[in-house]
Amino acid sequence: MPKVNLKTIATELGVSISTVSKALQDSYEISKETKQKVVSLAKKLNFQPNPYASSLRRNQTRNIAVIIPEIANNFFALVINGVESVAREKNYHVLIYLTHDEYKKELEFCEYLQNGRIDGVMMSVTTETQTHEHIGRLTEKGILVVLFDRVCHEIETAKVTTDDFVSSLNATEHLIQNGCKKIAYLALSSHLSIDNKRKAGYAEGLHKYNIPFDASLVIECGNNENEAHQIIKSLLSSPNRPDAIFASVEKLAIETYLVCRELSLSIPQDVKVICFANLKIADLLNPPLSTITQPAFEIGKKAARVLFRNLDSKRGSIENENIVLKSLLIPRLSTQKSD
Amino acid sequence: MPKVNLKTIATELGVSISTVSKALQDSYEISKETKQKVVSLAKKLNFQPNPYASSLRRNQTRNIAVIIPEIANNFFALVINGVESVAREKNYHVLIYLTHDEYKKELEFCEYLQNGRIDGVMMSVTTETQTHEHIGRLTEKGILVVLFDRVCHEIETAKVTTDDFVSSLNATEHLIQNGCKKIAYLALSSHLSIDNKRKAGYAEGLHKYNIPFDASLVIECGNNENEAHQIIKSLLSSPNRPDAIFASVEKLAIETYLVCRELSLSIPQDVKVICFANLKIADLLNPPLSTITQPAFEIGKKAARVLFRNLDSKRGSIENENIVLKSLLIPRLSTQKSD
DNA sequence: CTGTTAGCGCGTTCAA
DNA sequence: TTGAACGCGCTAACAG
Repeated sequence: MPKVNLKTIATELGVSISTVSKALQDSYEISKETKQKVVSLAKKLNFQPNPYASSLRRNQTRNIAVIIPEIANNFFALVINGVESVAREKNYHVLIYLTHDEYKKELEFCEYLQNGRIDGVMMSVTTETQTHEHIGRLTEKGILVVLFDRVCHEIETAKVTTDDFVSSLNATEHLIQNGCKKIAYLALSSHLSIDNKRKAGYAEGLHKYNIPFDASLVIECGNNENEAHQIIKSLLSSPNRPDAIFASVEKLAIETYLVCRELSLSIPQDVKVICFANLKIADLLNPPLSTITQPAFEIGKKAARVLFRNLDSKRGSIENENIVLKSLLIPRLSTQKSD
Repeated sequence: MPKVNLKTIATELGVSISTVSKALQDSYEISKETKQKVVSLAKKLNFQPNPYASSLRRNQTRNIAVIIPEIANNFFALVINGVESVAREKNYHVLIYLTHDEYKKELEFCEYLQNGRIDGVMMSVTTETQTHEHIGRLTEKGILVVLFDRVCHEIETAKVTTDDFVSSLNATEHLIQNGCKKIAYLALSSHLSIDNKRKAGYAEGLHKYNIPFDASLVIECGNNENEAHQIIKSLLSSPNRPDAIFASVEKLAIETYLVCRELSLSIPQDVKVICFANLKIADLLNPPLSTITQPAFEIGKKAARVLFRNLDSKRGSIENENIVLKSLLIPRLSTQKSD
């Protein structure tokens, strides 16, 4: 594996290194013939410039980091898919960092990534995240940050989210219109902006139909599967159980589904369920659940586009914009009714 | 954002850059006091060495690439999870490249990644991949390669796979023991090593019970959802349809499930189904499917460990080893029977 | 149009 | 024990 670099080509051709460099960049300073010679030899030797040597000079790595709570989750997997597709297009490279929904890890990554390994970061914060100084420290070092989905509104940077309030309002309305009077809201964490927006949409939905908001029906399930399962189980075991569940994330919907089976409650006869979900699950389950589907792939693409645009503009700071995409409500209850 | 580098510390302390460098590496050449001073100032200024400057000197980036067909797929998502967890532990960084199951893209990545952006590659080939020169070219450039799951056996490098033959044999046996006589095997592509091994296990299962192998029951569905759906539909619409389906991957199982619903065939009464799957689907579906679950997380971890071990040994080439992990068969037919 | 020079930030001789 | 000098591979200012 003989290394081939600019020097190899330069000496072989009897020209200087910088000539080769310029020729390969199609600089106007170099004659056609020289370019020809250089380019053809480069191709023959399969020369590829070392990206990190250029990085050092140009002060840009063309690497970006994606920091997310988890990957075995259809939403985030689809986001990465979107990010990667735009990255290929724009010649950026995608590094993955998983926080496993721990603030400690998120912090660690943010500190570490100030070292110049990457030019920018796209991230969704953990349910534990309550401060945002660690994110500020990144931007201070000139690392551009785009937040998506689970964002911190306090920090000034580009953000890509979905219409959580409106779609939750519609979802709640959907349940009410199908006769639900006692709707429980399964929450993840009150630190999470999206959770609060969804909760607010849910509350507004109740309000619209003059249903009093009952705080005891808002249930924080946390991000631990087993715990969540137990909490939902005790909720649905109660004699005066709710007649509907609004699951703020897919995982909680799945647990609800499992609990219903365990307790021999049938959906939607005994309990109606609506949830945020990106899995094909809604099609597969029997009966299918009503769902709110976020445009995960588009979120990834959009967030990446915003980041790359800002990086390429080389201003060293990021435009403070707020992009809101629309989620898709798939109401399966009415379909169910007509059966 | 004032950049802090070795020089910053050196001038501040009135020592030379190399002294600082050595002190931070805890070199024996530097006095305790100097080290103390350097380290504490470095901490105070939050100094972090530029990784790519070191790369250039040390000739290692500590970046690795993971090349996979898709990410919105529980198996690969779990693999990445495993890879990432080991990477964190070993201080490596994970770049993601998605081929979307196109050989053209795989080739492109392999050519590109010879440039020194990464030290090593972990990959699962596409269903279209029929040659392996592109992989050889990587190793020739000193890039270590570990193949996993969808491997090329022709190439000499480390490989991590599962016991596809045995688990498929067991799966087939499970179907036969539950009364199936006409088992269809849904294949992805005959270019794929795992597919062929699974098929061989299936054939061996039939053979063991003296059921003649019927080539017309081996159906290549390709990797396109819609096509696969049609193929399965016509298979199950036939008057003499098979009494069981062995789906070689999760996607095909899902399509089978959907087709059954479409045709009002009930599982497992009308058609028994077993499949390779990593989704929680088996628990959620009603009725649940029998599944073979590959230890995806462990595959990721194992493959990463092998890669990092070889990278750290700095031999410039990789040990040619074949690691085979065990899959887990969850036979739900017997459970079903006792209901 | 081409070459010389000077770094990017770091690690590593080799002298002092 | 420290520091000066060099080079990893590349780009860019400037001189010719």
